[in-house]
Amino acid sequence: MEQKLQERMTIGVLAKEAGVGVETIRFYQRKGLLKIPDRTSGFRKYTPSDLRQIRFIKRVQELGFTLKDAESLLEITFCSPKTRPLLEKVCNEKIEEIEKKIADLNGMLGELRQFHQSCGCESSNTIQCSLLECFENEWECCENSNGRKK
Amino acid sequence: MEQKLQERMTIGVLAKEAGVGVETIRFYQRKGLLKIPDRTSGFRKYTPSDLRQIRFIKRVQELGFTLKDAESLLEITFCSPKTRPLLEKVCNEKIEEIEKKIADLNGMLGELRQFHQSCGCESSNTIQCSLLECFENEWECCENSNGRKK
DNA sequence: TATAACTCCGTACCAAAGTACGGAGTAAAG
DNA sequence: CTTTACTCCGTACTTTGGTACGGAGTTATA
Repeated sequence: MEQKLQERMTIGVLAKEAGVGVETIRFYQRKGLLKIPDRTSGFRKYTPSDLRQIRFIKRVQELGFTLKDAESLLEITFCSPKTRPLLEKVCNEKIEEIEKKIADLNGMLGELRQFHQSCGCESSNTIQCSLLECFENEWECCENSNGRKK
Repeated sequence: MEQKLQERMTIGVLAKEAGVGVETIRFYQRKGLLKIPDRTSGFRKYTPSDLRQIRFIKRVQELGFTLKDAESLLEITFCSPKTRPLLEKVCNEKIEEIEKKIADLNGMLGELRQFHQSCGCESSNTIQCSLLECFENEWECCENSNGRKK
C-alpha cells in the first residue's frame, strides 16, 4: 500500500519503457505472449507487470531462445503440487538445453582462441592457413612455424 | 599422390555427404557461401573441399551464428601479415561475442536451477510463484516456505 | 534401349519475428 | 476549440534460412 500501484500506461509508453515498438506489443498480444489488457475507452491500458513480462521475454530472447521458448518459460507460473510434474519437465528441458549451448560455445571459443594465438595474430609464421583448414586439421597447420616442417 | 585426389561429386552426393538438401547447396551458392563449381556437361561438380566448407558452415550455425557470421569466418582465409589486422578484428569480435553469450547463459542457468530447487520441485511450499516473479525478486518468493512469513 | 534417377533453372512458398501502412477515431496541449 | 500526437484495426511487407514445384534435359542401370 505504500507503493504507487496500478499506474496504467498506454501502449506507447509501455513500448518506450520496454524498448520495443508499439507494433511489437500488438504482435506479442496476438501471439498470446501478453495477456489482453484492460481498456479505457478503447485504448489499451498496461500495468508494470506487463512491462516486466516484456523485459523478461527480451532477456530470454537475447540468450538465443525463441518466443515459443519464452512462452514455455512464462508458463512456469504456479508451482502447486498439481502443476509440479509439468514444471519439473519444462525446467529440466531448459536446463539441459542451456547446458548444451554453453558446452558448444565453449568448444567453439577454444577453437577460436587457438586459431587466434597459433595462426592468426601472435605467430610469426608466414605460411598461409585458414580457420577452415586449422579447424579440420585439429590446428595442425599452426605448428608449421614451431619447428616442424611440412 | 597417394591419396585419391579430385574425386568430383555431383550435387546430390555432396548434399548427402554433408547432410543437407540439394536446394540448400544451390542456396548457399546464390548467397556466395560456396564458390561456383566447375561443370561437366552442365552438371555441377564438387570437390571434398566444398564438402568441408559446408560442414564448417553447419558447425558454425549450430553454435548460434548466422550465415553472415559463417561468411566472415570463412573470409579468415589467409593469415599473412597483410590480412592479420582484419583477422585479428574478426577473431576478437567473435571471441567476445561468444564469451558474452556464455556468461549470460550461465546466469540464466543459475536462475533456473535455483527456481527448480527452491520453488519448483524440491520445496514443499504451496505458495504460488512464477519464474517471472522469482526472477525479478531475486528469488525472494522462494524463501517463504523456509521460516519467513510474508 | 527404355526407364528410373538425377540434374537443371527460375520461381514460389514457408516459419519466425517483427515492421510498415493507411485511414479513422480519441485525447490532450495551447 | 483546434491542432497535434497518440491509438485503433487489418493487412501487407521484410529478413533469414531454407524447401518445394514443375517442366525439361541427362546419365546410369536393367
